[in-house]
Amino acid sequence: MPKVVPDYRNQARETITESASKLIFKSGFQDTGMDEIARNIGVTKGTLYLYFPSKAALLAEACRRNMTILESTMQKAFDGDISKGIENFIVNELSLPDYVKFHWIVAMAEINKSPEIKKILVESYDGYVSILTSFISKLKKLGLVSNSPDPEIVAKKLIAFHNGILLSVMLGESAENAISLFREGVSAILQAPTPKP
Amino acid sequence: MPKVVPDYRNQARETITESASKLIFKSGFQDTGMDEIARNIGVTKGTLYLYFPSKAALLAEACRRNMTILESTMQKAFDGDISKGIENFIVNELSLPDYVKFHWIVAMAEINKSPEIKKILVESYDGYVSILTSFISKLKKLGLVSNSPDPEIVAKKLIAFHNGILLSVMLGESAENAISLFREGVSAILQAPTPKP
Amino acid sequence: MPKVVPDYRNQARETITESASKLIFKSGFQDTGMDEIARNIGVTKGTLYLYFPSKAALLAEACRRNMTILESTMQKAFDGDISKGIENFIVNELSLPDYVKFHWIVAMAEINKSPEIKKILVESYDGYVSILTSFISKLKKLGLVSNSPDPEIVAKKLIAFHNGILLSVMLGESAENAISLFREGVSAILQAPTPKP
Amino acid sequence: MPKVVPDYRNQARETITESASKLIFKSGFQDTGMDEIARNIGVTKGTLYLYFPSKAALLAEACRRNMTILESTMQKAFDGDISKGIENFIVNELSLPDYVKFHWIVAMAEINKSPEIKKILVESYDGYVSILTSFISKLKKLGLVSNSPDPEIVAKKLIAFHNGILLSVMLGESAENAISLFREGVSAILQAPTPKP
DNA sequence: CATGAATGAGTGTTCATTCAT
DNA sequence: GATGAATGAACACTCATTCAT
Repeated sequence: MPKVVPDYRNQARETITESASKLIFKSGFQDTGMDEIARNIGVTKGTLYLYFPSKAALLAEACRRNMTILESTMQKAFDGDISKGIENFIVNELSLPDYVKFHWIVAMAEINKSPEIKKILVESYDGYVSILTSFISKLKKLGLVSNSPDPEIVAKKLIAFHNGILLSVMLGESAENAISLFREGVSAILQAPTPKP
Repeated sequence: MPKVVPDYRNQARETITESASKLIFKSGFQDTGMDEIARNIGVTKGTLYLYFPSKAALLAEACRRNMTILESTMQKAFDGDISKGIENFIVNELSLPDYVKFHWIVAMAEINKSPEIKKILVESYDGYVSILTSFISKLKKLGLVSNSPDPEIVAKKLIAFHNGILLSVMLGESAENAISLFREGVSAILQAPTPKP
Repeated sequence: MPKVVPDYRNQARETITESASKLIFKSGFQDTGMDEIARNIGVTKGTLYLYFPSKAALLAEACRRNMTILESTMQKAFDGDISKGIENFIVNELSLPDYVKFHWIVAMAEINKSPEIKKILVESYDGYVSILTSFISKLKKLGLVSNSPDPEIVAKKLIAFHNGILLSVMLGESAENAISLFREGVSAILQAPTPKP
Repeated sequence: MPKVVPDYRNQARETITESASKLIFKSGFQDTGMDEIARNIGVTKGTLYLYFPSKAALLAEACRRNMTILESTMQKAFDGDISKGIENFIVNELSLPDYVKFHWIVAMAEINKSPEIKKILVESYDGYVSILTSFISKLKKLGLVSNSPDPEIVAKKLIAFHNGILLSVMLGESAENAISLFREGVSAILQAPTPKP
């Protein structure tokens, strides 16, 4: 890694963030030491402070990074065969390593500790809602969804259901069960007749 | 706090557990010090060790306590007007203090670190599934549910959906929105036609 | 134990001291808790403070007690067959439980911490020297000792040798080896011709 | 303390070990805090953990260090005028600082609590026996020792006697007395006629 | 830019001692 | 006289952060 490369700093930040991501979402934020993050990429603790002002800032960055990755995973799943998009998404997701597929829950545990983390999570949630909303709209145009009045509401239901299924997996539900529960639930939510308020 | 009360020890344990619950939910398990838990109820750190052998044991107890509260909230909701049971449940739940209703999300973050916590959470999950399963069976007999083959599967879907909605609330969704999303989602899941595998 | 007995306090002190002795010389002073000493005789910690002002005072008393016992053991050994007195002593001693035969070493480790303990140990040493000196004098009159000029000097040599042998046992020397080494050494010391200064 | 010295770490370890030795001898192992050891050399507690993984490891190192010093004192004494070797040894030894010459008595008090300490002490004892045994063999060839059958047995007697004399010094015997007792005792042990079993 | 020695505030836990009952 | 709940100062050990080199 030649040190004269113009965006050397950015590359270094990226290397560090990736190391932090992996370790944090494997062992939790508190149980991941700066030492460990540094050793993992062959530098020393002090170096991290050349690129991040504090551990909290590094967590925030790692969090952002993971949310972005997840968002693009979502985008990709929905770019393919539209009628299979949602199912593809969870199937792919469940095959990811634990530290990726559950990072979200790990991050939630930090939500009350730092307004910055809260902001990142809330923004990510809004991002997912938005991506999914436009996907639902497409489905609706194709007649694959009941004439529910508001795609955003459907999107929020699906996201909630998805997150709940992930929790069930953490609590011991098998991947097959989870996928089958998810498929049926999604179908029920999408096909439900317009509710009468 | 009169020391001659016969079950003084139990009351003391309860006081400590409640204090721990509140603080742990607010700041997370690792960031809540024994000092803080003690000071919060006007005793010193050493006193806590008269009632709990370790911080981990105290966490476990707090966890169990909150799970029990949630379980009895569930039971109560289902004992009333059967057609309103599920909705009642979330309405009641959302009115519980944050540190009760969200505590278990915080606990989830510890699930990989402590087998005892994992056991408590898994058992609680199984307990919820079982309570809800028998409730669904009743609904089915009353014809309030589609002829879905397996009440347990319906129960698991509902629990996942419910948990996901709670996460949404943590992420900023308002209680009204949450209740309305929940009502519609539950109805969709209950009324869904038998899936064809 | 009727509490009106006039020297109830003395009996209680004795009971406590004995409990402390056993535990202290089994596990060491620091590793024996007041709780343990109390529980061992079926009372609670607070009770000990009715009879001793501090743990240090209790240690001192226990120390004194043990020294006295050892002194009388010595006296007894030397009251019997005079020509076998010294060997009898170590044979008997080595058959005692570790916590009795090594209590001396345990106490030595505390010698720098408390002037009171130092005083007790020094006085005990002087006591042993004195007992042994008069025993040597008797042996001398019987012609069983070389005409060494000073029984006290012989006594001090024997005590040093004896203590050293005990240390060897702690370091792994077997009891048989120890006894045989002791017997030969004692004989050498007793029979040595008067040294020429 | 220049930090660029090549074996800075070794020097630092040595500094710490010496500080620990002094304090442990003075106050005992349990009563010497890491804080105290650190403050004594002008660093903070945390620093000690850069060089030793635990207090027990530091004790072990201090123990080893002192044993080595004693061993080399012994070697040196025996390399000089052979007929004066043993006496030289105790004279030299008694001039060492208290925390070196008595340290191992303090260590004995830990012998039942730590297998590592026990190993160090036993190995040191065996080392002393071995050094002294070969010295006795030399003396024997020179005719300076009675024809006692086994130099190792003589060595063990001498070591026991020596250790006992050290204890006497701890109990208040003056250095002169100790040296004179030791000289006479050694002479008696070396010159003793072969015992008849 | 990178190091790694050093820090210092923090952690959970223990335990001799006190005192209201 | 005896209890046992409570204390508080101590402990070994950790770790994010700093800074001279």
